[in-house]
Amino acid sequence: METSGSVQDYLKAIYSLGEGATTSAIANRLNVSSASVTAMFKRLATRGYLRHRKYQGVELTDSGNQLALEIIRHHRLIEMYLHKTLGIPWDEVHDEAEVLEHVLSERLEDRIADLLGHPTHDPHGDPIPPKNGAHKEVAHLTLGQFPAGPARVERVSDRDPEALRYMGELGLKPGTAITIEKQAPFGGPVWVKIRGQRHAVGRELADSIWVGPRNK
Amino acid sequence: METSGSVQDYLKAIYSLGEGATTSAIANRLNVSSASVTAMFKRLATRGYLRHRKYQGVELTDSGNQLALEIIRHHRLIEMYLHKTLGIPWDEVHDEAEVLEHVLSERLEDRIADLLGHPTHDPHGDPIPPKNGAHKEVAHLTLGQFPAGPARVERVSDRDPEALRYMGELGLKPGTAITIEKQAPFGGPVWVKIRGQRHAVGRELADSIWVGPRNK
DNA sequence: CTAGGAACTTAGTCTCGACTAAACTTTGAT
DNA sequence: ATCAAAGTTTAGTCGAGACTAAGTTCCTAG
Repeated sequence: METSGSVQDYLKAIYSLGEGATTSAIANRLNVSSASVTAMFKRLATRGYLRHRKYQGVELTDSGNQLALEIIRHHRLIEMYLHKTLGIPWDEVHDEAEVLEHVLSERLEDRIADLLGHPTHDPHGDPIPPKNGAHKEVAHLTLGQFPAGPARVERVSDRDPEALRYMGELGLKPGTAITIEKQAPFGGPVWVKIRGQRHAVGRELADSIWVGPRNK
Repeated sequence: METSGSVQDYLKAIYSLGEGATTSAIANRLNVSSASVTAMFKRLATRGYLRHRKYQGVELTDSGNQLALEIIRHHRLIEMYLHKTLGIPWDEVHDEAEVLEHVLSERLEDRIADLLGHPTHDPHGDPIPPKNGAHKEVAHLTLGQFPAGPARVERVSDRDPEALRYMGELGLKPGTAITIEKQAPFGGPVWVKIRGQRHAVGRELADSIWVGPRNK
């Protein structure tokens, strides 16, 4: 019942695309051809990790779901570990975790979780699934969707190191209190006050930052 | 020029077997069939990592040698890191390192080496090859070969966790000063005084412990 | 100096995970 | 309601790395 890194990558992608886990979405995410995805869907279905309705996309079974969560837990624990303990900058940890997640032993996973005090979120604000537990991701509004007023950064996308570095400069990190001053219309920027400084955040960036209400 | 984990395992095995890198020795070490080894020899030869003289075994080229040393450096650095920083017992680090060695990035390698203060030896006393540097392993006598008198443990085999655990109990760790009292003949044990205690060390164990003269 | 067994190589398969090209659904626009 | 484009699947290949079975070559004991 060993799962290869490939299988794990597919399960992770399917999980995170949720309802929209179609052949081409996965192909796009993983940079492989659609034909390869269909082939993998078959393999994964016979292993009982998902159900494949022809031409209609795919849905994880419980065991597929569990496996996906395990990998995501690995990924986010590793990100946290690399950042906190080895001091790897937050824009670099994703790529490292992408490969380490596939080879983390139970032993090391437990040891790392212990050392970190069983963190609930990684450096980008992504929640770390508990070991063998249920897990649901809380939905947030993006910075571009949130109404003007006080707010707090909850989570940022970890996919683009460039963007992360820029967010870091601005101080847009999970937990930071900000004030949204104005949502400029027609694709204009979001005006945000961060640490007393006003910044114009472009639409593209604003869509990869999730915010919530300020803690009362 | 990417090298797979398999390729790396072969290079490492060939390096550590040195002159004796024959088809069957490698097959035995890696638990694969001889035919698989011959096939891999061909691949590695066309990539310029070794020279294969039919029926005569194999010899690494400079670039093969360098690659092997890089993996061995990874392995031993990781062992040291896991032991020192994560507190993984010395009999468990080998197996973990065996998989992590293949995926350690330059970035992490450097960071870990820095954090550890650029160690020269791993927890078992194996020397850590320097980055892109020449490396030669010093030959030691085994505990079973060393003459009676004062001695010091230099290095122990990391292959058998059971044995390592037992050595740990006895206090047979690299750096430990011991006194060899008697080499019993005909496969008998070696009588050794460790931390004031006398122990009979069986031949098999004595052959996986290397010792040197006590530091004057 | 030769016979036979051990060691090695060749030949032929298999699985995994990728690919392209071609055929088939589904869907959306007219 | 049709029909083309978009999306999906099938068919056929490929390379890596493993295997078994069947030859070759080497070496050593007699």
